Amino acid sequence: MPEFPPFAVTVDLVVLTVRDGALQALLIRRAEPPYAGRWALPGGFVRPAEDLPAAAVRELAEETGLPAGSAHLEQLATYGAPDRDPRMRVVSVAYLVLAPDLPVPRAGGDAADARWARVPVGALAFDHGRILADGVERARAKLEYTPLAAEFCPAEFTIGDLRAVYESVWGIPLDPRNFHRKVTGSTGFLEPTGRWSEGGRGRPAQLHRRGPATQLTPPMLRPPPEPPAP
Amino acid sequence: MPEFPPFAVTVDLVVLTVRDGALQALLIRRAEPPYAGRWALPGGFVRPAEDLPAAAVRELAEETGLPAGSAHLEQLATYGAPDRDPRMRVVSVAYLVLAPDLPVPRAGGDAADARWARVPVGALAFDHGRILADGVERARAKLEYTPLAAEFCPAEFTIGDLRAVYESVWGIPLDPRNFHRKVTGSTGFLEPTGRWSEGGRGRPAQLHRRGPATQLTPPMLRPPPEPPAP
DNA sequence: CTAGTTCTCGTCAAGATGACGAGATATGGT
DNA sequence: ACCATATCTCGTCATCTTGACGAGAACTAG
Repeated sequence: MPEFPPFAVTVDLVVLTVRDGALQALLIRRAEPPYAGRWALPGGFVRPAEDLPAAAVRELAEETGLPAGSAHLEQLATYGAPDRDPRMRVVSVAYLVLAPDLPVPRAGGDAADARWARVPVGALAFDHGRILADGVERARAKLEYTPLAAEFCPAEFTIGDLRAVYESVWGIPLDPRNFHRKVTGSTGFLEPTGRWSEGGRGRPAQLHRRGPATQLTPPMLRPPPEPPAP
Repeated sequence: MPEFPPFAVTVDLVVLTVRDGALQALLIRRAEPPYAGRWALPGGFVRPAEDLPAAAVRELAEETGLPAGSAHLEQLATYGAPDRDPRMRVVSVAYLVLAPDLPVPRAGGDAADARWARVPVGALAFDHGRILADGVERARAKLEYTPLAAEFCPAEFTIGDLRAVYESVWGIPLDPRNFHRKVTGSTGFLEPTGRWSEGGRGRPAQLHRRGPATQLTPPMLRPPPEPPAP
């Protein structure tokens, strides 16, 4: 068997939620060097016999207390610049997690602290700022052509809740009437439950749950950013 | 410094082109065990001080003779199941390469042979069948909302050439008149050169080159696959 | 010269979108 | 009780985009 150069392999997690009308990311404060005391993405080493998605689920539970299977998880990208970790050669597989509004996470594992931070966040350890930016852009793009926005909502939600997700993630207001027409007209996106919201302001709204669709056809496009005026 | 489990890290390449009116992938025949004699994706170990995209470019040149910078290259996904290589624990970062029609590649490095194969191809070594399928699906999806189809074409090409790319990658016929209207109406997709094609059948067509656009707004959607009749 | 092929420009109906009106039904303040 | 306000839901209308297709222009093959 030929020799091969040994690498450390880690998973890093971009965990996004919508809280208080804003897109927020889960950060942990590092307890150990390098970057001790700095904010970073949750993550850690992959174990010798562990699959990559399993490592992501385990780190999510260990460092934040979020249970497995409670959120959407997908691979984001892999980051392996030779100098990204001063200790050794590390290749990090980043995962994107979209979660409904959850209680404030508990710190655990190597984390001295954990919190939700509104994006954009300040400077992070390692290349985690870039990883987070890539995750946010992936989430923004996926809202256009998948029903993934519902992953930010609880099991039952109103169309207004769903619109608030789009507005928070995209950072722009949407017309409530056109949004209602679009999502109710996309087969498989939403299923009405027959129940109604209570206690909110204004007229009660029908509650919906996620439908079986995996694609939005046609997609719901963001208004393209306008070129600066000359 | 804590101990960490050592992994081998490789890059695998999904190199796609359009030849003879069909989407084709670059395969190499393995010279060494495991899977000696079987067809596989080109790839190899990442060197200790080498960045991941650099390793992808190097392997592309070594194993196939394709020069650097001659094609679009992007990261596809990372595959790291514990048993995907019988020798050791390997994490493989797959890259997607979209190339214009190039001469038949030469074998090199660990490859006993190299050839273009129409997709879908037969069984491949390791989990390369899955990786290739993921790469093909990524390419098909990206044609919808990016001008990436032009990466399959030479520097100057006709709109008919471009339509042939879409038809080959998607495997369906498209209406020439609607396609012409769509691509000429997408600002930044194509730039006319003022020159004209020669020697083909039918009326000569104007030659175009790639424009500066990076997105297609609105996208050119594939007709959604129809559900089987009941 | 004729048949066949391909490019390019038009036409028309159907569908999707953006802008906005308006009634229904809740809450909260006076 | 009454009114202002907020939100949900359904409609209207002009505009844009798409799919289906007609038709002439400009070439090659025989």
